[in-house]
Amino acid sequence: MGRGRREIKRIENPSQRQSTFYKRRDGLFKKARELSILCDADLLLLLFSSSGKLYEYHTPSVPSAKELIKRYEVATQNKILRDCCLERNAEMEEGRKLCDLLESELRFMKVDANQHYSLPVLDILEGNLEAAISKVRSEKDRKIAGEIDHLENMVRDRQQEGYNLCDKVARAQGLNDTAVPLKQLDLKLGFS
Amino acid sequence: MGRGRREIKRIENPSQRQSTFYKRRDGLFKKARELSILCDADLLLLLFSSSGKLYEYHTPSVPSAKELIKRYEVATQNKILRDCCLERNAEMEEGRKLCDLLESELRFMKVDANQHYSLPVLDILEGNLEAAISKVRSEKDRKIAGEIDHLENMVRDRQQEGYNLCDKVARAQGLNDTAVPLKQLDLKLGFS
DNA sequence: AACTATTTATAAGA
DNA sequence: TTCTTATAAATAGTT
Repeated sequence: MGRGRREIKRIENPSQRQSTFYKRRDGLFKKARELSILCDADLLLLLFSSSGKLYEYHTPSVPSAKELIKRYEVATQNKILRDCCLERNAEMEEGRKLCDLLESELRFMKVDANQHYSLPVLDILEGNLEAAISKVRSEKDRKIAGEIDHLENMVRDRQQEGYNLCDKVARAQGLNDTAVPLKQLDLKLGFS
Repeated sequence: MGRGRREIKRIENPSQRQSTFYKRRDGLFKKARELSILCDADLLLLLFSSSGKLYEYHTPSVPSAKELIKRYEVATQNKILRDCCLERNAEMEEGRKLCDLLESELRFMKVDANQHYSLPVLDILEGNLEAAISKVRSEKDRKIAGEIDHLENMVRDRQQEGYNLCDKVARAQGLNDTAVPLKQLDLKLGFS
């Protein structure tokens, strides 16, 4: 370098440090530019002075520093993005798997008019649906029996209140075997 | 520089370009390091060779290039990382919605023993399952009618072959209203 | 910012 | 590659 070698350690004198910063910054940018031209390389140089001011250089052959940062992310196997998005990828993969599972289950539970099923598949479908419907019906029975029980207890416990629920109970008992819609039943029973 | 000044333009000879690349890359990194130490500056240097290989240098005072890219983004309002995360968020949101949709559809198609359904929900379930099962049954009927038709045609067309399919047809026709499993029917009809 | 004594970088050759 | 070395370039200290 100049008159006497300077040791490579922080320059404590601020004005001297500032002066050196400008000179070496210009030198570095020049070297960067020469390297990129001579060797057909792309580069990005981000430089923050000790006061936090940003100086940047990127090869003119790429439109912006942004492009180079993206290339950097690709080259490093998305290390930067991975930190931020790896969890999300895992989540998404899990979500996708769940979706596939649900879709295939669903495909067996209902008949899509656009799809053509073979007889064995239709047979399986029918069996699944029958099993499901019998489950639904037994659950309904269980629920209604529970409601009746509850109402009967209320009747016994609150007879002194002069509040007679027998009429409602009778109606509810009847409904299990009739065609009265369940939504109406629910309203009559006073449950939601 | 060396023996005679080199013009700053792309070096066409590949091995010479490669050699110059290494030398100047090392020089640039050295200068970068010296500047950062002497002037207490932080810097990031991303260098892509013409073959696409990445070389990077960042000041050891910051833990990673990521930090410097973030500082760059703050300084320039250039939200590269955010954009990418946002895209992924949107993708995920869409996936989640699809999942929810499928899940709710499925919830209405089958009864999960662990879940407790209210009576109106059970009623809707029952209705959906009944609709599905009647679709499956009509599709089965249509399929079987088609198979019978096909077999009858075969009988007419191939009577001269001495190959009588009447027995099979008769059996198939009977099966639609009996309890014979469809898988067995399929085997008898010779279709898969 | 300009100068210049020196050190450093490096092109070409081995 | 790596080393050598002649020479160009960078730059520290100074003005």
